[in-house]
Amino acid sequence: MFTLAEENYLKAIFHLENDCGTGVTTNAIADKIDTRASSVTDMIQKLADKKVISYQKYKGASLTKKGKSIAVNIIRKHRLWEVFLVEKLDFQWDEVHEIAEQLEHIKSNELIQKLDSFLGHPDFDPHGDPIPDTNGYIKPTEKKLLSKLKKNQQGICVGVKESSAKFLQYLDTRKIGIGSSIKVIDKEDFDQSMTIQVSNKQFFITKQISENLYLKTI
Amino acid sequence: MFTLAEENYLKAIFHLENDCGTGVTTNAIADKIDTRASSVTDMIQKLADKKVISYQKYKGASLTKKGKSIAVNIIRKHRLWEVFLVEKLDFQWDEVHEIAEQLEHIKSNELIQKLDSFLGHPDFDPHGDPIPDTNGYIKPTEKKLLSKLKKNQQGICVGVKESSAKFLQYLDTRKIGIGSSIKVIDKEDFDQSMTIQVSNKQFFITKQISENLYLKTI
DNA sequence: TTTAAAATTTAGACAAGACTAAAAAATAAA
DNA sequence: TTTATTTTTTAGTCTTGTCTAAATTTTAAA
Repeated sequence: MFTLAEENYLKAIFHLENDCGTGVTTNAIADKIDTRASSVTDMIQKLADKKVISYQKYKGASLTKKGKSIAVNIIRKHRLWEVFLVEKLDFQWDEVHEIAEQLEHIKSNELIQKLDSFLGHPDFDPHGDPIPDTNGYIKPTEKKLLSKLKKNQQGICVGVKESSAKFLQYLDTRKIGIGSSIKVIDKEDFDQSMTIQVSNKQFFITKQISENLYLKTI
Repeated sequence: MFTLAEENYLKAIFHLENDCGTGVTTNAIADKIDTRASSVTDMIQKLADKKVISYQKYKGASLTKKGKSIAVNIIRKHRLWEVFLVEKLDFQWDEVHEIAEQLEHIKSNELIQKLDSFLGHPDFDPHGDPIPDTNGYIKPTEKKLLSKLKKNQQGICVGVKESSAKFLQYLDTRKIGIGSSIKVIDKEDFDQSMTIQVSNKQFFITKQISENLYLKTI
């Protein structure tokens, strides 16, 4: 059985490994979970003893099969709870992350299995992130960052990279959500800013926005 | 903000104070939460510093107004989650306690408020225990232990005192649940055992059973 | 390739919450 | 009322997970 702290480290390492490819550095983890590098070193040594990560001094860490399976299960729980909060309890998509951070640590396989049924076996959470299945399988989705699109290309918004409340609220003000159709009207080479069109309205967005929106191109 | 351990102590003290009336002894708490008396002493000193219990050395502890309000709120959360688990996720009434023990510590007032609405503001949990309202008010219910009834008296089962899985499963085998009509057919003075009738079937129960079933008499 | 900077690890400390063993206080028994 | 027993508290230790400060290793720069 893993403690709350251990689970959070595993989750952080999973996300970092997923985003940045290779082995995860001590500092990256420290940054992610807002702690000190020395604390991270302590913990990853413990996790290595428990065989959930492989780790060599000064070389960073990466999840073992076992570690990955634990991390994915936590993520599955997190995302299912987010669906519950939005679909059943009428939370907004920017309000659910913190609560799901707590709920994801509840221990009961039967609970998650029943929650999954109750929700009708959803495939995606409210931010468009895929929900791993019971075996930890995550359906690969072909999605592109809006920032990668060229002028006149378009797509359907299928997810967000950032899911901070502030960013999500920004999207709300612009009426952008999962399912929105977005077209690149103009793109500025100099600073990667864009003019985009969302349901007949055009507006201007910075690179910081376009790098955090995932589209499925059509 | 209170830690998980602190919350569990407050809850334990609340229940003990409720059951046994007056100030709660160190040993009683140790027993309830399965820990050592010395650990309890440490914790109740800390809780006294935080003004959630009043405590004098060697004299036991009792909740302050603030402490009681925290304890009741945890109990409210516990019981609402139990309703959720049984009503929405199809758990049996003997399966929900452990999971609710975890869920009761999730911190979010909005979550509980929304959960309460979602469940239709239930008044009782699956074991017949009243759910405190937002202000911590617990509606007083007139209920009697089955063991207090005399021959030929009858009532409706409104709750259980014990809610261990084993006891609840025993009741299931006898088709006794919340709402069951129970009549005392015969009562043995010697050992307080009874013959009771539940929906046309008669059977024999020991004192241990009758002391853990609450009825509303008619 | 040697030096400077950045990243990582070690050493030592601390808070929370538990424990054991021993001391002190309260209660029950003689 | 004195003695014995039980209850409670204190003192000291341990584990988990964190921290700071210092040492070490790696990487980047000159």
